[in-house]
Amino acid sequence: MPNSPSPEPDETTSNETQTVDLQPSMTVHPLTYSSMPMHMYPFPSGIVPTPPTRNKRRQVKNACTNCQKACKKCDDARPCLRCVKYGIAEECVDSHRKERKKGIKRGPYKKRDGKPFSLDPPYDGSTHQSIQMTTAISGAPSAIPFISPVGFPPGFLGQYAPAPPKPGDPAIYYPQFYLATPIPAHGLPPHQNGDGEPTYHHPHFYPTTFLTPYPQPYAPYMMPHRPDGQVTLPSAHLGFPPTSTRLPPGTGQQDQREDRSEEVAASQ
DNA sequence: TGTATCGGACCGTCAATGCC
DNA sequence: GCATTGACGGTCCGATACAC
Ligand SMILES: [Zn+2]
Ligand SMILES: [Zn+2]
Repeated sequence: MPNSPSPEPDETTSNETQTVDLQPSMTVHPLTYSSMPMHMYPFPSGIVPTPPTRNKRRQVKNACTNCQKACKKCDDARPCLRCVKYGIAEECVDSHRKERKKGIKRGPYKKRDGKPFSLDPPYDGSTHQSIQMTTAISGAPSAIPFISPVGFPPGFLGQYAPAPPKPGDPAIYYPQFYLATPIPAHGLPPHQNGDGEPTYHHPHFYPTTFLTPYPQPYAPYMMPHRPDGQVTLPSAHLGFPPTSTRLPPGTGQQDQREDRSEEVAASQ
């Protein structure tokens, strides 16, 4: 199975170099990179009858070892949501990434400019999405509302985030996420050890943070927020149900199910 | 019924390749 | 130098096995 956690302590991961240091000062999570959808295919179900377009699944850059082993969804924060949930936050560390092989010869590339498009170009999210977005916005009442009236971002369906904005389409422009005031959940202040690093002795306390990715009409949605300022990225659940009564961690929820429920809750 | 495991589809990155 | 291709290494969905 390819998912076995890489045991070799390869520190020289070239690409992300996500060293295990916990980014002590994190005010705004680099959502732009790992949390913002790179290419999301809006899925206006019902209005686009033909190609079963689907939103792309967003992945974290580097799952923690626990999630990796379990083949489960991780998030960019450390400890990740799943580890917190299971009360193993202290074991939540980034897995090591192998360095990409170099010097691999490739065959000749197929013609680049010969014919850019056939009549029916292969589906390409970046080209199609504008169309679908437009359709979703302007036209289709039956579609999954791209602009959700209930306070969640449109297309906010689990990890399938809405498509990236098209220039000139301000209504669906997703700017940089920015943090709003952290909510002192349960009035518990973040624990900090000597290094200023947060410790999580009680997995069930992490405050949430409202993010307001939508400067305008959209209501903010919630993101789990860690005492150290890290946030659980909207990745999977681009937020939580605003009134999410999170079940106490360690109760051993089936994370899959729970994740789903969050998403479901979020999507309605 | 709840939880763990894991096969494999899907995704994101980035070196190789091609064009200017 | 920049754009594009496409393979690699990764994430995590969802089916299924297992435990209680
Ligand atoms: Zn994780
Ligand atoms: Zn973790």
